Amino acid sequence: MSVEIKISLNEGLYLKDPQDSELGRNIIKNSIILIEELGIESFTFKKLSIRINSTEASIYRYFGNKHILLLYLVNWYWEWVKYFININTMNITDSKTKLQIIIHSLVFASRENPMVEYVNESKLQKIVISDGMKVYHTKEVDNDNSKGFFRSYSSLAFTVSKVISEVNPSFKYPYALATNLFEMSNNYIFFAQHLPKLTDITAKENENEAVENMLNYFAEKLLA
Amino acid sequence: MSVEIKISLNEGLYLKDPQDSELGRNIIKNSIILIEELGIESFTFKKLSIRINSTEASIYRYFGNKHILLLYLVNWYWEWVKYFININTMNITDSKTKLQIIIHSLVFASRENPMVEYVNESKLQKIVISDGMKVYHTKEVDNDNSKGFFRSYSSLAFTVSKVISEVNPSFKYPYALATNLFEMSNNYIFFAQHLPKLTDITAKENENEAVENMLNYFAEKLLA
DNA sequence: CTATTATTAATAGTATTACTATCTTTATTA
DNA sequence: TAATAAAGATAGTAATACTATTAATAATAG
Repeated sequence: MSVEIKISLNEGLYLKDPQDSELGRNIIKNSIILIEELGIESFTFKKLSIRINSTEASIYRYFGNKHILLLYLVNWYWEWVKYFININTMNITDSKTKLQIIIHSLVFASRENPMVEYVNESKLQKIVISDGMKVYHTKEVDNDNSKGFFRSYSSLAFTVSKVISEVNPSFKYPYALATNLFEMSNNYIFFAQHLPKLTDITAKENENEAVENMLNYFAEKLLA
Repeated sequence: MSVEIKISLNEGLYLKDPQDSELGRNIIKNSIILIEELGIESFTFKKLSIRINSTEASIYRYFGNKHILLLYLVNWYWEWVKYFININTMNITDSKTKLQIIIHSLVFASRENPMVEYVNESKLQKIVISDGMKVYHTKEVDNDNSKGFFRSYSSLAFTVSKVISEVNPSFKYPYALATNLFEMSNNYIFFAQHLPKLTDITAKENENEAVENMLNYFAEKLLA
């Protein structure tokens, strides 16, 4: 017996739904492993096809190119974060506590129970941290946006902005704070590991916990 | 009569100093124009060589690859921002005012007097906004960092963190706030233009001014 | 004011990437 | 059992990211 969970993503993100076939799920599973390993720049459909004993042509039947595949994975990630934020804040009434849970979920997204067996959420989080912002920092951003390719992200921003406004209704930039929490969370996990001079996080502490503390400190001051 | 200003950048960023020759300055000038136009992904040395009536091989004598060239330009940008922050804050004693000038300089970097004729600072800022973070979001980040390729950025972060600590000595994360101001400044200029749903900036206002106001609002609350 | 040296241009070549096309085999379902 | 859809096998192309070599030109040193 297995619990089937299907994440619903914008249909423009694939040519053929990868969740519906063995090959499709294999593409998702192994693209996450390979992109995490090589980085998006060195990742190719050719390399992936060799890894899964398939062919480039077969992968192209699911995703038009690797940029779309990355968009697919990034959207998956934010859907998954949203899902966990929802169930974790469901029975919470205090807005401040809600925001703390949100921050915790952002930082420790990868530690929660895995949802589907073919997605390694820990590696997926690493991809989003390293390559996530590349999906919108392109010349096609307006076109991609018009197709709704950033909807998972902005829908989460909407949810979080509501909580922020609950904590402090007079705070002027609830959206910007929401998205900045997302960006900071990813950025400072990365900085703590690779460019510690850009943070105030000392090597001793657990990095993710340190980032969580920092985000709470920022949020508290901003919404005081 | 011309005032010669030479920006000094990490020597690992080029094979031959482009500031020292006509061809080198032409490479800088036109790479800025082309990268701004095409985005770093579609930019190639081939296209640049055609634009400047030279050859790929000649460009490769200055820069080992386009990633290094981008690093060179990004470092140039931060050196330039630092220079303006320095002269603008030179005679200011009040730390709060200093921070406001820093924020203004970050947002309006491109509007100040151009420093060297072959660098279009306005286009350079657009490149940094769109592609700047790609220089460190790579698998080679640790290696590049060990060579000092992010020194201009982190040295500016150091300067700004000092001012932040002057404003409020008990603020726990002066470095993180400094770098976050840099990132936010670039991010929200970009978001305001392309993904306005992720900000609270309305279409009516001047985008950069709106971003400046937002950064001041954040800084003030955080350092109160 | 030549001779030497450094710089740039011209040309060619290679492995890899990012696809597209076609055809055969295998699995599914009607 | 026939029809159809999915996947595999194979081939091919234009562009990219280089490296190498040789020729032309400019700078400079003796």
